[in-house]
Amino acid sequence: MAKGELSFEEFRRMVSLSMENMCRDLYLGNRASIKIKKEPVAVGNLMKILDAALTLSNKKGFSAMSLRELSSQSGLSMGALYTYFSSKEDLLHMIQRESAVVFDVLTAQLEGVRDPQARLRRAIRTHLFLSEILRPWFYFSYMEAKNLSKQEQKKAIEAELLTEKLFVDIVREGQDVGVFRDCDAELVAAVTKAMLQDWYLKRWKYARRKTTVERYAEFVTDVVEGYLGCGRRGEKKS
Amino acid sequence: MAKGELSFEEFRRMVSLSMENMCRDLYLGNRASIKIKKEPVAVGNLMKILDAALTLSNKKGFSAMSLRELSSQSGLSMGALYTYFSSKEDLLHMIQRESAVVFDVLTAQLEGVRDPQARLRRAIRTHLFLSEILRPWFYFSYMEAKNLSKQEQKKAIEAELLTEKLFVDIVREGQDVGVFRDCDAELVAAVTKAMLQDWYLKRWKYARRKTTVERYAEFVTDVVEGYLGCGRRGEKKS
DNA sequence: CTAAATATAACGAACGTTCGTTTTTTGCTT
DNA sequence: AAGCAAAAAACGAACGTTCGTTATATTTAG
Repeated sequence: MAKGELSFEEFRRMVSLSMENMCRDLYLGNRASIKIKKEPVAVGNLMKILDAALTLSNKKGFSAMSLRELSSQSGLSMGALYTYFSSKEDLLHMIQRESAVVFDVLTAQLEGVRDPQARLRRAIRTHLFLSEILRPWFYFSYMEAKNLSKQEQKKAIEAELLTEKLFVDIVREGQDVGVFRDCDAELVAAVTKAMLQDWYLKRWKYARRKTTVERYAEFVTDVVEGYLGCGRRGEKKS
Repeated sequence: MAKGELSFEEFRRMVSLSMENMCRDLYLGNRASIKIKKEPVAVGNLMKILDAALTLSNKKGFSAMSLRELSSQSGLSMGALYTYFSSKEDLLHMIQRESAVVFDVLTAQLEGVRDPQARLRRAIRTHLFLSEILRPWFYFSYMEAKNLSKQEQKKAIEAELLTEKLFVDIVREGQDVGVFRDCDAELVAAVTKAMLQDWYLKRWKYARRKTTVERYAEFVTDVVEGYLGCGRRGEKKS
C-alpha cells in the first residue's frame, strides 16, 4: 500500500457515494421536475428506477431499453415513472448530470497535495476508486454520451478534456520542478486516462482475473511513473 | 521512424483494406443471404449501405438508427435494403463478422518476426494502423457488441481475449529471454490494449491535436517498453 | 376526507418488415 | 443494330407491432 494513501475501503466509507446518497442528491437537484413531494418516497423509488435504468442500459443500450421494460424491472408503473421524469430523454440527462458530480470529488481529493508525484498517484487512485464505486454510472456516461443533445455533448467533451487537463497540469508541473523527464504531457495524460477508463469499460476482464482496484491502481501508477522517469524499479510478483 | 518498419502509408497500400475491398469480401462471404447476383452491382450498393450504416450507427447508435434513415442516407429504397440483409439484426452481424477479418491481418503481420522487442513494436504499430484505416469498423465493433446475440457476444469476448493473449505471449517470451523485466504480463497486455483502443475510441481528441498515428504508435511503444525495462531513454520533443 | 401516489388503458407516431408493382438490365432473335 | 421477352433489381405503400406519452381511474396514507 502506498504511503499515506487511503485504502479502497477507507475511501469508499469516506466519500459515501451509495446509491441512496446519489439518488437523494439527484432528487434534491431535480425537485423542480420531479412531481413527488415526500423525500423518502421519492428517493426510494428513484433508487429502484436508476438501478433498473443503469442495469438495462448498460446491458442493451439506453435507446434499446423501452420504458415498459424499465417499468417492470423497477416495479413501478408507466404512470409512476412519469412522475419522476418528464421524458425518456430527461431521464438520460438526469443520469448524465448526476454522473458529473464525481469530478468535484476528484478535484477535492487533490486539494492540498502539492508534490507532483504524490498528486499523480492520488489522481490515479481517486479516479479508479470512484469508477469502482460508481461503475454503472461511469459506464453509462461513457457509452451513452452519443445520445445527448448537441449542447450537452459539448459539455461532456469539455468535462473529458478538463479531467485530462488535470493530468496534463500535474505532468507539466513535475517537469518544471524537474522530477519528471521531458516528454509530451498531453499524450501522457491521454493514455493515462485510457488506462483508467479501461477499468470500468472492461471490468469483467479484471473481475475474472481477480485483479483488485488497488493492484490496478499501483500498476497504472508504475507504468506512468516509469515513463516519466521517476518510478521506483523493484520487485513485482508476476 | 523505426528501423525496418513500414510507414503508415506504405502499410495502407500493402494491406489494401479499402471500403470496396471490405464490401467485396463481405459480399463473397454472404452470398447465400444476399439476393443480388451480379457482383459489381452488389458491391457498389453494399458500399453505400455500409458507409451509411457505419456513419449513422457511430453517430447515434445502431439501435437508434432506423432503417428509414439508412434508406435515405444510402439512397436505396426500403425494399432494396432487404435484398442485402434479411433483418436489421442480420446487418449488425454482417458488420461485426466483417470487422473480425483484421485479426488475421494482425497475426499475418507478426509472422516471421521472432525477436520479442521487434514483435511488440510490430504488434502495436499494426494494430494502430489497422484501426486507423478501419476506424468506423473498429468503433462500431466496440460500441455495438452489446447488441449481439448471446453466442456472438461470446465470440466477441473470445476475440478480445485472443488479441490480448497475443500481447501476453510476446511479453512472456521477452521475459523468458531476459530482455523484458519480470512483471505481470496480463496487466501489461491489458493496458497496452487500452491505449490502442483509445486511438479509435477518442479519435477526435488526437485529430484535434494533429497527432499522427505514427507518432502515437511510437509513444505507446515507448511507454510499454519503458515499463518493461528495455526502452531507449532519450530526447523527446514536448 | 383529501391530497399524494400509483395503476390502467389508450393514443398517435414510428418502427421493422413484407409484397405487389415498376423499372432496369440482360440475352436472344431477327 | 433493333426489338423484345425474361430475368434481375429497385421501389414504396401498407401491415402489424411496439414505442413514448398521457388522460383518467384507483389506491394509499395522514
